[in-house]
Amino acid sequence: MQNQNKRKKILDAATHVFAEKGFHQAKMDDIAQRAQVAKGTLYYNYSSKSKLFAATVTGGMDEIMASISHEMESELPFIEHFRLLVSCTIRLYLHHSQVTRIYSNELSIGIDSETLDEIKKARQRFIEFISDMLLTGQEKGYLKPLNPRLSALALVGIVDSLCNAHLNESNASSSDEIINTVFCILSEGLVNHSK
Amino acid sequence: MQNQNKRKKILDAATHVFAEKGFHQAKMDDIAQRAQVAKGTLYYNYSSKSKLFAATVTGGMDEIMASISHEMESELPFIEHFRLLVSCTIRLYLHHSQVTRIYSNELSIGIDSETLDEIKKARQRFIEFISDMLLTGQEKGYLKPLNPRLSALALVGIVDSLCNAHLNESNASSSDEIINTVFCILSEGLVNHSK
Amino acid sequence: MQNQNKRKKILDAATHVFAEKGFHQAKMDDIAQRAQVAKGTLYYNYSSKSKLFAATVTGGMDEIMASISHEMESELPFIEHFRLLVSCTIRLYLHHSQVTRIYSNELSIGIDSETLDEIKKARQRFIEFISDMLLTGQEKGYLKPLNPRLSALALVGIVDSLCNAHLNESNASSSDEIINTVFCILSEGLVNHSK
Amino acid sequence: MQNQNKRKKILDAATHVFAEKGFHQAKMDDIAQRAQVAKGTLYYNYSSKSKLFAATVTGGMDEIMASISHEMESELPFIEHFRLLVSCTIRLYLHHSQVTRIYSNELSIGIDSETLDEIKKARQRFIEFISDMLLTGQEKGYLKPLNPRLSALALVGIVDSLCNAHLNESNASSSDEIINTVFCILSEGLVNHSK
DNA sequence: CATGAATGAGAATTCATTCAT
DNA sequence: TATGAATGAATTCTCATTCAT
Repeated sequence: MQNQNKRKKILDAATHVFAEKGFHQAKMDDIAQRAQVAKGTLYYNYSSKSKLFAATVTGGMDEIMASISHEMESELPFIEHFRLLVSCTIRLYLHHSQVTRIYSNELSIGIDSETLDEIKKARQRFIEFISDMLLTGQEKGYLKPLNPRLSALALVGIVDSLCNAHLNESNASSSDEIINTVFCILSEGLVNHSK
Repeated sequence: MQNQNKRKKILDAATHVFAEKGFHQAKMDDIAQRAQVAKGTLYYNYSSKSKLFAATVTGGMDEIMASISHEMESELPFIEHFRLLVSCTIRLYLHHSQVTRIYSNELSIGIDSETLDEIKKARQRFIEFISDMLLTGQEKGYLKPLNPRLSALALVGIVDSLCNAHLNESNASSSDEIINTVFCILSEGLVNHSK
Repeated sequence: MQNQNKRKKILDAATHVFAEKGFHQAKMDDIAQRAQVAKGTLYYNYSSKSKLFAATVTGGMDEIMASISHEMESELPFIEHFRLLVSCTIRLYLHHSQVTRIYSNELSIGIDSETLDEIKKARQRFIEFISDMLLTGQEKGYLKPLNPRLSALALVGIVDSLCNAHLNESNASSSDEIINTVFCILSEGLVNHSK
Repeated sequence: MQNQNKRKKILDAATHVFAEKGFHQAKMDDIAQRAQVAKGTLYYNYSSKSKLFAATVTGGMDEIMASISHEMESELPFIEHFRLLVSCTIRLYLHHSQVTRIYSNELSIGIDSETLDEIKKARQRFIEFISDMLLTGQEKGYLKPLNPRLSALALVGIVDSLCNAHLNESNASSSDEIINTVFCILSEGLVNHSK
């Protein structure tokens, strides 16, 4: 319990520092200091920097998926349900920006391949999670029968791109405008068919 | 002349190494060796690793934009023109994967802010470049009047996400399937309105 | 305790190497080797080469001043007291030649200004220390009422010049001859007033 | 002639840069730029950085000695003559501070021994030059029969110490006060014999 | 005579990791 | 379990010197 408490403190500190500085700029010293433990304690709990990083990403993505699942439990007409998927993905993306910033920016090599795989798997799980939701929509006939994995990648790619811009730039659009735009594009596309 | 030749050799080597390893893992030694020049020559031509990196990204993005512009010169019905935009963006993204891999993965901190700005500006130029094309389509009534910058970010985000998956993963979809899916989503959305 | 011991070992090694080679020629590798610690340990204890240098100079000057103070505690007729000041300054200058060689030769630029200030302050403290002694002599009427700071600078300048010559050159005068000459000049001047 | 002109330009630039930055911080690039010649030209005229440095110091000291000789040619009562020696040494020290700053601060090792010898010889020539003047005064009975070389070192040490303080510090004494103090100390000493 | 692009040996500094306590 | 002093391999950057033109 005391044990778990300490691991939690370390993980929180690591999440913060990795998000703020990126993997290579984050120093184990920074993390130890922020977690208020000695540097040795980091290694007592996680065998290396890479492993700690992987734990950060994996844990964070799991939390996000759990939150989305929770929010999506409500019964709604499909189109509202779909809008909810878009809106809560975006909200959680922004809310967990510390994790998603890691998720989207740190694919680079420089981590041992075993650990890199772990991170890639966390990403894939997220894509599959979205993909499953889209597949359900397709099976019920609400969505076009496009490749669901590519569709999920598209959804995540749009969300990622707009959220990153929102987080990085000062002349940012509001999160509501982002939600509306993403929903509009994903549901009806860019082309004006009335013409 | 000899001079420009050597700068080109360095830039090519740098592009390759940065794309393969990412900024922090790329070593100046590697780049020098690949360019077949002495390490000092790197510094004689580019004042720091960051500056060399920025030159790599900026130059690469410029090339991509020039290629897209060139391909888009043809006269076509709008919808074909739009499909062409999608298709050539994806093709160039994949073809210049060395540059785009840098583009999408290396926003992280760890570069002096002046140089980071240079890189961000190159990205913004690319977004504006796409944004301008979409705006033209809107003005002619072919595209819905959505925020053009967000639309451009969406287009780039989708392309980025699918191309990265294509490049990183073994069970990849073909590039044609990617082009079709992206075009389909962007033009008509995911929702099946016939239902 | 073990800690202080190691810092002492480093400081001793640094003093020796800086004195022998000067700041710019002294290599952190040399100092580490001489102190029998790893190079990282140097940086674990002193944040930079400059800081280590400053610690060397400051510590050395403090030791010298403490020794002079100690030797000057005895009660003597003024002129003997003054001769003692000259003689022990010179003896300590020669004995701590490792430090004083640094003191006199390394004002040059190439150290961050904060650290340079630290060193300059150590020098000023030494000048003030001598200056205070001269002032006391003036107040008691034993010394002429010349600007005490300039007088102290003169004393240190003479000692520095003669000791450096003594240390650098082979055809050196004995230290006793140096003490006599300095005392003679400082007490009565060069001019033969009997003529 | 054109030739000599260029060597002069290089020497002037080198003097300035060495004085401002010290030997190790002065870069051949800086000197070349200041002299408005290519770096290769430096090496065409002086075989190495050390040699250029030595030429700078040697030339500068020669100029100073020539100036002092020139000023000392006048016929005056001895004591006035001696005061003139002090005053013109100090004035030239301050005026050629670019050279004297080098003279006094750059004994450190890090120059090949052959060139270091050249510099030491220039310093010795200056000491001998002063020493000869003092010896003449002794022979005529105007000065006490102290070791003339040590006396010269004392004179130069005092001048050096006070001039350096004057040049480095803001709360500086005026050059007149320096001249008076040095003359007073050297002619009559610090001790108040009336007591 | 003059140039300046190219070189590469050399140095300071960083930081993940270890291990004695 | 927890600590933090110690490590040393690894990396960026500097700059005197060379030499083809």
